[in-house]
Amino acid sequence: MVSIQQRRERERAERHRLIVAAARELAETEGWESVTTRRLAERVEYSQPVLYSHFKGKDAIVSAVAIEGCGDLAQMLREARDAQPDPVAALRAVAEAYLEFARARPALYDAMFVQRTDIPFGTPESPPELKAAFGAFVSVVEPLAGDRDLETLTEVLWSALHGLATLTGSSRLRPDHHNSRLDLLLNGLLP
Amino acid sequence: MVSIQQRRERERAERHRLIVAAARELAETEGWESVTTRRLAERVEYSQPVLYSHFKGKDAIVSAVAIEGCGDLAQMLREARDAQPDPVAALRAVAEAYLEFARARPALYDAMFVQRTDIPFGTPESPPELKAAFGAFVSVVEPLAGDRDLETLTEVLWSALHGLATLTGSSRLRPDHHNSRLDLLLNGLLP
DNA sequence: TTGATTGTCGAGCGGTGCTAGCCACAGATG
DNA sequence: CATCTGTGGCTAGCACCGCTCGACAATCAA
Repeated sequence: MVSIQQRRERERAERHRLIVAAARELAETEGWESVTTRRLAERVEYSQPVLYSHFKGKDAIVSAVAIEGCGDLAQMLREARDAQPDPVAALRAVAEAYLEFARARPALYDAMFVQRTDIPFGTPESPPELKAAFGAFVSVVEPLAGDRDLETLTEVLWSALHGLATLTGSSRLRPDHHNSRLDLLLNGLLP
Repeated sequence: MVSIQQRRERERAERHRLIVAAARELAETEGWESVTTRRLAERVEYSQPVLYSHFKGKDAIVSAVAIEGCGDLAQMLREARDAQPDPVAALRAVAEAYLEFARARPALYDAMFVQRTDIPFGTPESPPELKAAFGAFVSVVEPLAGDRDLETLTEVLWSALHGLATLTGSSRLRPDHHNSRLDLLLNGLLP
């Protein structure tokens, strides 16, 4: 019976999504330290070993959440960019959107860009969500790159924003002066 | 007997240092995931509860290592700075020294600037080692700040370097192009 | 109907950070 | 010198972690 097989695969894929969604929700509401395989299994109303029939381990679940988060980030960056016709304003809008994403969803951000991961970054094998997020940065840097290498300059912008995001999020920068820092950074990266 | 009290305090302080040194060495050679209270107790040849008579918990031990690391970093930055009379060359030397520190001692760097911590950053109550490290950055940024706010500009430089360091260390940037990224960043931050 | 396969689960392994409570020994007191 | 006392270290154990083994139930093929 092929249709039964199909139904099973459908149910399995649905459960897969359910696990990722539960992990993400738990992480976003209570932090990754509260995401244990036991609590996750309880949330999806299956036993622990079921998780391991879908994912190689807890890290793989975190990676799945991270990739999903990259898709969200890419969309937010694109929207910020498209709302600003002027290239300089678009750069600033995208930078602000990035920092706002990190501030509003710290757990998601952590899984994407802080925690140790085996997701391949910066290669052709990178997941499309990741390329989309980086591509949003590239597209907003491109009109302002001048004769500087586009991809490298984008990496610099991203790195600087990442530094601001993580150090701000961990209370290692003075809480005020947030906008001043962004001003100085963006002024420096303009041609 | 006062001298006996003194001897005890001396021995206690010595053991305190021993614990921090053991934690640091274990972290630097095998990573923080290998630093467990059991292994640490074994290294210093005491039982686990002794650790808790010196530190409130494992996090406090990590913090002690982090503060020690800040002292090391401050010294390296000062040496890099003082070897370059030209301000621009000094900035570059300090930036390179910082990135090299992060590359060569990833576990130490992690405890200092990545892991969650309750060390107060950017306030008058910050540990002197921390102020010294930040001060080294300030002193090298100062001749180049122009009319920009010195402390804010230093925070931007530090954040950008931190972003480069962590994203490079977690293989999220293309391994080549390291120097190009630093070139672009520093050119942008010059007046 | 029977045998094989698939999928799920309880239970448990070796680890974690941390702590309660016992016990030996040093110092004070008679 | 003998006894009491308090400090400080240790053994043992708690509750939890990620992960997996082996039994069991349900489904499918013959």
